[in-house]
Amino acid sequence: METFEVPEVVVLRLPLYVRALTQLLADEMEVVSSQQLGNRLQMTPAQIRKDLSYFGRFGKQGRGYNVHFLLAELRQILGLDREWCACLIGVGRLGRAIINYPGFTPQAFNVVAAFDNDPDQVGQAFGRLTVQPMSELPETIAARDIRIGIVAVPASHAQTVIDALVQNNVQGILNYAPIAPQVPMGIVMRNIDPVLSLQSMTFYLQQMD
Amino acid sequence: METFEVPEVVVLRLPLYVRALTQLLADEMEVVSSQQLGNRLQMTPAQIRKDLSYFGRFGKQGRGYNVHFLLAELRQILGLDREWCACLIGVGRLGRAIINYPGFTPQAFNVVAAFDNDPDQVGQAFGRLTVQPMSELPETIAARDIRIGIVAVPASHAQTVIDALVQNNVQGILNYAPIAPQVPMGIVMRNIDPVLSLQSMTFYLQQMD
DNA sequence: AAATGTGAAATCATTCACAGCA
DNA sequence: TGCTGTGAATGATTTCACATTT
Repeated sequence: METFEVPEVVVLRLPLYVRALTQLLADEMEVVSSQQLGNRLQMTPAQIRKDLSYFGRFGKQGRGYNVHFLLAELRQILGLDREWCACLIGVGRLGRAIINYPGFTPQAFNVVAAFDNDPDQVGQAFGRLTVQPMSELPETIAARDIRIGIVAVPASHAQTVIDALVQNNVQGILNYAPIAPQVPMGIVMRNIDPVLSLQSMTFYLQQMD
Repeated sequence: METFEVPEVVVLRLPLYVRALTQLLADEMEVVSSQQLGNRLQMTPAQIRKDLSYFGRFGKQGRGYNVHFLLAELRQILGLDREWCACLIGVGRLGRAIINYPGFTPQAFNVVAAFDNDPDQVGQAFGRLTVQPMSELPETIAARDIRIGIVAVPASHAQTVIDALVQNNVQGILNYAPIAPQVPMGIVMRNIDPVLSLQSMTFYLQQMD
């Protein structure tokens, strides 16, 4: 019943539970059933119970789950009870939007450094950060215990940047460039690509005609 | 062998093939095997062949797939051989980054209108667009044949905006707000949420300690 | 000789259904 | 009574393996 082999799909859903529970907590709801949670998230109660059962027994029969308790447990399971330092590569329009995105910090993620190869950008200040040249990547990653890299460079440069991050022991990469990155086993990749989302959407839209 | 019931996971992968083939075409490669494509995309050749087989027979035994031909077929299957008009709701930092994002237009998506409820924003010009008040949503959607809505408003307003889009016959929604949207059946939702991606990443990162 | 297309097999994920507990 | 936790059943997806074609 412990972390032996949790399916990845399950891990991908845990943050959804964290978010829903956070809202419920803000609404001062004390207890929630898998049924209620399922309504909010548009999923079946059975799936929620099964997912949670991979990690332990968090509920009370006949009653449901204590919101505060379950949230704390899930945050701990996901490692959200500590702060994760990330660096950003690429301070173009997208990169600057990421620096200023207010959603990371309250969620255990802290972008502590920004890099760019463009000499015009280096030295510029955005938010709390001053843009550093790529040559400072190794020392900064080591010094600030950076485990996550956020890639916001053009597609043509993305694989090179990803290679550099991997070389410097970054373990997780959030990639915004529209490429299919090649990384060694053990590196955790997440891709953000709105165009892919739209392109699969239209398959269904055209059937409505 | 025709569009009878194609699994959604398959549809979600087609855009990956489109992108890889587009690159191969740019590299002037004429023929590609499922093996080679699989290497690029880090997936098995069998999966690629099976996916494609839901839509027809595009390859030549002993040889592989003609890049140009397969790309054209896939683009047609996904409805990317036409232009799709979208509107943006919310022209804060994120919304402005979306307006200026150069990746949509070359891929059959055209953001033709931008809305915001903030009176200070209405009338402002961003790129080719002038921000309109939400009250103009219905007429603009109808007049410009907008089928897709892109939601870039704060979480607190997102469900209201989504409801308005649905009310006005938008069929697909690309949602950047960190919520679990409620939409009627038949509406195609895609969510972009980097925080969720990071929160599932850390589950694996903490195991490396 | 090489690679597709595809039934069949294997694996993986979801849902069911109910014993057990508050 | 109401809801959890979970094996068992079902359903979906991936992979295998090979006949077939160029």
